[in-house]
Amino acid sequence: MTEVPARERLMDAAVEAFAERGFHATTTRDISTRAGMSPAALYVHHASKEQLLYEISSAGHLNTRHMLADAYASTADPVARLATMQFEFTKWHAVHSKRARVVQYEISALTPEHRREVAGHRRDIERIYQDAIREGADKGVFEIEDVPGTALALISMAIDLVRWYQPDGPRTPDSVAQLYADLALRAVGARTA
Amino acid sequence: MTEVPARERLMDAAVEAFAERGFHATTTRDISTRAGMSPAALYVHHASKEQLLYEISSAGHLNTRHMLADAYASTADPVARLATMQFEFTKWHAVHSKRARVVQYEISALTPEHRREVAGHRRDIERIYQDAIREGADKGVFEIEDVPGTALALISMAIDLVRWYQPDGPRTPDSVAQLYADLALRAVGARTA
DNA sequence: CAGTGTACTAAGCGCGCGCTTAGCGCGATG
DNA sequence: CATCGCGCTAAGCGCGCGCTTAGTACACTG
Repeated sequence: MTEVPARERLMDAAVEAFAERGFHATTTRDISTRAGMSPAALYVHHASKEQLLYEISSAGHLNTRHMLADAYASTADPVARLATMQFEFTKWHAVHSKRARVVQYEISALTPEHRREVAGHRRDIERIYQDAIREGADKGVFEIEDVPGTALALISMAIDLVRWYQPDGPRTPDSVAQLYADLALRAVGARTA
Repeated sequence: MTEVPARERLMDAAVEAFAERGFHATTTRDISTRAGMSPAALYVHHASKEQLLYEISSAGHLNTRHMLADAYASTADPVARLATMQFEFTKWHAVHSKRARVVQYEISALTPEHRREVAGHRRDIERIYQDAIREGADKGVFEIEDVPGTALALISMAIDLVRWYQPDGPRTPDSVAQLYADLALRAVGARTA
């Protein structure tokens, strides 16, 4: 029986609430009640409601960026590399669909400074996709006309999943991830081995 | 010099405000000020802030559903049909990117009844995509394993565009629409003529 | 068993929200 | 030129928000 610290219980409650109602429609009373505490408890552990969002958003962006960098570095084969990237990126959004909903859709609720920081992580993520696609094209393994545009389309598929994905629905994270990895390879015109 | 009715000026102002800040972060004072009126004027022409959102959302859903039905009916050739659908659907989201942002991302702010109605339109849209893909697969023109999953992926590409699309950026609605139509045909494994 | 630090709560402040009410200005009508 | 009604506004109500302050319960220490 491990005790979950109050600070984390509040973060988990905030993820749930932000994902269900959105940041602006969520009250600090809702978050603290979900965590089984009084309204004032939130301010013992976190500076503000926005700070709570920032912590969730920042951790999520660092997490996915790291994951993609690892997937990129895992092999030099463009086909396996892009497939792994799209598989992992999609799977993360399915497994952590609530967290991902907050990470992807509540950026505009951050303060300008926090928003700028997060925008940097997002550019990094785009660049990793672009590099993976461009390298495949340069090696003649992919057929691509618009590298940044194609990168955006692949990222969009995975991100938009959090708008409709239901954890208790028929699709498992692995099955969507496999489908989207296959679609990504088709979209880049990958030569089938 | 045509006079724009106050009712529509308020709707246009609401689209701008909802798209920039989101429904819950937008105040009725903000909307009426943008329309050049006093706060009370909003309630002369609209029953509530939610009703304003519903009108925007409903019109947008009917609009896109109709557009897709037309594109579906325009030809019996699966390849041309799906290309037209994805082109038009993508182009609409680029041309009306602010309106589309509200239509796609503020559904949870609707009343349960309005949300249910809009959900029906969304199911219709999914079904049109599924029909177009299934028919291509049945005729042996497409290679598809998961029809509903592939439909969701194509829809996601177009919808998620409103998260990043900038009207004054380098990409024109037609250029993104063309790219996404091509990617859609690749994703369904369309035989090139 | 008094003293102390930690983790939390009870109570509530001030603000800005969605929305209402009462009434005004003014062109159209007789 | 009195009357009416339409389109709009000035003023403000009551509520629930984010957040603060002052204090309490209690495990731990000597």
